Amino acid sequence: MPPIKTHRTSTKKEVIIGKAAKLFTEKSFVGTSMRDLAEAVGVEAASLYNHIQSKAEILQILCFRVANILMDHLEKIEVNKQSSVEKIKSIIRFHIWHMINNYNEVQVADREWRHLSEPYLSNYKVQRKNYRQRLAALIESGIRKKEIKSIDAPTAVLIMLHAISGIESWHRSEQKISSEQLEKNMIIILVEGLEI
Amino acid sequence: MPPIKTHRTSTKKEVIIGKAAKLFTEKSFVGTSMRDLAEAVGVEAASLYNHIQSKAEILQILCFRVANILMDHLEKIEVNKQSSVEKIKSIIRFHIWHMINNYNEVQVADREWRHLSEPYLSNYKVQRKNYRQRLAALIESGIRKKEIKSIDAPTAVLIMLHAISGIESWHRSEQKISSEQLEKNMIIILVEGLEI
DNA sequence: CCTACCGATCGGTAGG
DNA sequence: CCTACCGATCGGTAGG
Repeated sequence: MPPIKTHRTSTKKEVIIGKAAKLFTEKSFVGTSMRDLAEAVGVEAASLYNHIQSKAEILQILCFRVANILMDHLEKIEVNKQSSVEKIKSIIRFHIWHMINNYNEVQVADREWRHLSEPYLSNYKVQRKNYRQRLAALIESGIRKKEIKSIDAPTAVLIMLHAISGIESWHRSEQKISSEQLEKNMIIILVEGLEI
Repeated sequence: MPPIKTHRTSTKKEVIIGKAAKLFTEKSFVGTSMRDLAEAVGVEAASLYNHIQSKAEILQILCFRVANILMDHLEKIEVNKQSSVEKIKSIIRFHIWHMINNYNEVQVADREWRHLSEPYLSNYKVQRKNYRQRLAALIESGIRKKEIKSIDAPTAVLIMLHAISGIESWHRSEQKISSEQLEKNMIIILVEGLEI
């Protein structure tokens, strides 16, 4: 009896994408060959093409998967009845949580998106910009409501997002604090210092 | 009369390194070919090798140049008679200033160092770790002296350094604030929120 | 600084 | 899923 497929997407395709995320993180997108990937998966390079269309397709899947998850969460938070500060904290917490649990995928989306080919590259840039602007709008709303110090919102967004992507350093360090402690400290530094 | 050399290092070599920094930032180290670089410089690929030994050497020069400049500044600040908070602010200001004025070089050192070959890779990792530990020690000193909130110092370092490297987003954005405003806002968010 | 060229490796395809 | 193979491009060298 063949294994039962529990996902709409082929399991083998997901294995390939997962291994690719790891290799792209370690050796970069351009620095990883399809032979490297095939070896990690345990097949010959030519066999990969029964599951994926091209190397470029793998990058597209990884980048847009991450972008969509973060955007979905942002949209849910925006319509909540919470203070601006609570919304911002929730978004940062989700970002950190998602980063820790999908480390390789998020790293690829953060660092390798420049290698997307058109029209995906332009599309990705638009989504990225949109996300940042909406997060900045949340901060500006907090400033207007006197919940947050008067700072430049785009700069605050820049700091928050890059601080989170910097968790890769934490991920690799030997003397890790727990992910709960990390999250708590990041919220203190990134948000509570801004509260009035 | 030939042009007078004002630097110990050949001017042409510096041109090559400068163009390489730009290309490595745009297309990544592995994604930039020696033919791309030659075209940017205005010579044939083979001619580059009269000035540099290898592609790897260019990356080594870029990474260690940035690392040494930052380390030199840190060492000067450490022996100053200033409060811990003042020292940390000074280091962040220098980092931001250096990032803005040497954008491509710092980007390459930040993002492409993984492609260094041994023994340079190990050496670079040690320097990087050393720098972070000494910056963390400064923060811990500030905590002990009750100048700074009780937070996890390595997490604060992680946030600060990655926030600064995130200036690349600012660098590319259309609606830039001035570099002075950026610096001021980053200090407010990264340091003043931590002060007691 | 150039022309000419090297072996190695790249992403990907044909055909079974 | 494999073997066999494609044209293109890679970093780098020889020789002038």
